[in-house]
Amino acid sequence: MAKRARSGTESQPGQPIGLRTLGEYLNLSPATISLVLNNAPGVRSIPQQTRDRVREAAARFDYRPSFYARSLRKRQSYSVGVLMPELSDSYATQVLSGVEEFLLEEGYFYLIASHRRKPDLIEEYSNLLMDRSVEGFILVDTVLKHSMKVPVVAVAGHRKIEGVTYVVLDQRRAAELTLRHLYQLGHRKIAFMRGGSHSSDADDRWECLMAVARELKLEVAPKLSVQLQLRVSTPELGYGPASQLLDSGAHFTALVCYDDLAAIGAIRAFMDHGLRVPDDISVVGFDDIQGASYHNPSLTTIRQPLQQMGVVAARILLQRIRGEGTFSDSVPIMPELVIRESTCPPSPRRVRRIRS
Amino acid sequence: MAKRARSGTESQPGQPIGLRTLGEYLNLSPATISLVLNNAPGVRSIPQQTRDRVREAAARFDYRPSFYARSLRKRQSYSVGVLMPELSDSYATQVLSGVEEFLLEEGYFYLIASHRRKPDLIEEYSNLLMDRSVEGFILVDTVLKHSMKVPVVAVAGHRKIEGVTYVVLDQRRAAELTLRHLYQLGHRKIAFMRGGSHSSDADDRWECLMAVARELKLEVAPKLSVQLQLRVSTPELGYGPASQLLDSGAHFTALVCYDDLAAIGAIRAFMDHGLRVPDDISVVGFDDIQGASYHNPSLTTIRQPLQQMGVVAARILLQRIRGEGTFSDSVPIMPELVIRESTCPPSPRRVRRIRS
DNA sequence: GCATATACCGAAATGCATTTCTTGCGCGGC
DNA sequence: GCCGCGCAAGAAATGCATTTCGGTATATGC
Repeated sequence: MAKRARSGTESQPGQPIGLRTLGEYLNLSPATISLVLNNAPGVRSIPQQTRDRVREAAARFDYRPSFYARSLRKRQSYSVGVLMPELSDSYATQVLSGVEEFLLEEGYFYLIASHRRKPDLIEEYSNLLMDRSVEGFILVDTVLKHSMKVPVVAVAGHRKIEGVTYVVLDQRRAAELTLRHLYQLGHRKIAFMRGGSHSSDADDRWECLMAVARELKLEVAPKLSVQLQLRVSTPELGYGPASQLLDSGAHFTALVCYDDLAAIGAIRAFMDHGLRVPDDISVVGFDDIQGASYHNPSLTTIRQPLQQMGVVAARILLQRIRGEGTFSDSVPIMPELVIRESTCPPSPRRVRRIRS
Repeated sequence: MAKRARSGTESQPGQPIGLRTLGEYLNLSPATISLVLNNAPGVRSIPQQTRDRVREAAARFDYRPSFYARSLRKRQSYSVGVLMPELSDSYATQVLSGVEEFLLEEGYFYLIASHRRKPDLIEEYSNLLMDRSVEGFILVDTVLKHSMKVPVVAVAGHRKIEGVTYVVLDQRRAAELTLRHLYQLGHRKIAFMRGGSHSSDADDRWECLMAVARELKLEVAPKLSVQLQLRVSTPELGYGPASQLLDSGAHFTALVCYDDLAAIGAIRAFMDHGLRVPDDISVVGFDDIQGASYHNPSLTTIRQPLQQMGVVAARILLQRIRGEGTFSDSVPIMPELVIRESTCPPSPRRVRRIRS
């Protein structure tokens, strides 16, 4: 014998309804309703009929708990902070895309702040986000200076900071894939484009490259290595350094770039100088960003499973937030060589003689 | 004669301090402190010396108000929601980059949800965001089905929904720039790639293009127009449709693409079919996304000032949230033609004869 | 029939900052 | 010497959900 709703008391589309109001309507206390709706342990003592009544009313009035009241009480915000260099950075957004995928499924949201690689902004934004009670941080290509009070998972970067879990690509393997590929094609004079010091993977990647080069007995002339300077996330990054390489007059048949963006810029520079890629110079990128496969020539590159890395980072962060599993300070990711159009064997007819 | 802090009571790095604790230390009530720290109107009656004392203590103990307690009380979240198709979408992230720039300056954060163009996800996420008390929404290339209880500003899209302010590109002008450019180069057989129905600018842009084509007396053969089908944000978008155009056997010397992504895909398709761009077919894109200028060939395209549009959208949203100014339902933005390498005059020697 | 158990639900504390309404005190005015 | 005004700051209500600790009936046991 279900009671009918008092006519006129129907769901008011105007104001959102609170637990108290709902309680008055149901002749129950807010406590009981909260218990039922959250399926809290204490709910066992509440008869099924009451539970149904509560749930039915909640649905009918479209009751939605105040997020802030709940967060205040439970000291949980169901939010994490994301620190990244730039939103228009293809690498970062692909990682972020994985992060989002996992987070939303778990009922979490994220707050992004992009710091354009300025250390003071990193500091400021991380404080701002802490103020908003984020439960953890995801760092994408972002260098932190000190540890945080909440769990942190970093994608890219290896500077060890206490309490940070790093999702890191096996740079050693990446270096092998890169150089062996070029070596097998026959390249012996290889130029390098090293990442800027503000980029968190730069040093590590460079050292691995050099180590593998030594093993392969590849000589790396100082003139054949340039470092990225710009702090932008556009191909312009690689244009200048590539031109510089050309201007130096040094001879080389292949270029290993810090990332795909730089590779695209470098290719443009070579073309502007009347050289063809890969016929005159082979170019290898890094990351396999969207667009790498549609570039002309399409990029031979070292693929990082970016989206997957984002998912992994988010998963680990939530585990740490929930205190599940054991802390590990690094999670390895395997790179993959993707061979496309920007590399080929060095063409003998174009080999410029070098003095010596 | 400032009192020294009781030694030992120094800023405890452990727990965040609350207004009450601070009050006990200062021998003042939380109320007074709140007044001072917020520079509330009632603060006039508090002597300068007390104010200084309060501020000094707040700084020393690194007092940070609980965001949730504050939001709960003030019914403000200083957050807005952003609905976009995909994080890896270059168009959307560039707009977003402008949105962020403005929002962060104003002390606002944003919560992103990407819906991959699925209407039910748009619905779900907008509810989730409302639950988190966002004070408004920014829509990027997102079609809303009904009006919201909070201010909404949309970038791209013209379906009129009550209460939504649209930041819209002047599509008519864009169409003129596109077609006049091709017309002046000498193109008369022009193919079109129309946007998918899920894309919010698609219809409007198409109609403007058709209107201008009529004025220029350009014949648009049905065989020369294809529609994008995929719901992805990669160049693959344009690859299939471009191939289809080629397979139809119809003759054309230029292609107008829905956007740069599709243009890049189309160029790849043409190249795979042994055609050269622009020598055999000129291609015009739309948006001028990052990467358009570094593509090979670089893209002739209609530039939308994406970042700027993001800034404008955010500014208007905050104005509306604050109740400043008057509501206007649309804000016009002017497009610009950027001529690069993907267009040139049709080459006579490659004109294929058509039957009839 | 009395006592203990059980089922059901409520009161109240809690989290923390904001804001209005008072209150206490001192001083100047008449 | 009494009244009133202004200054300084506190008390308390508010926003809303969560959660512990009990309390009131009804039911069961002996």
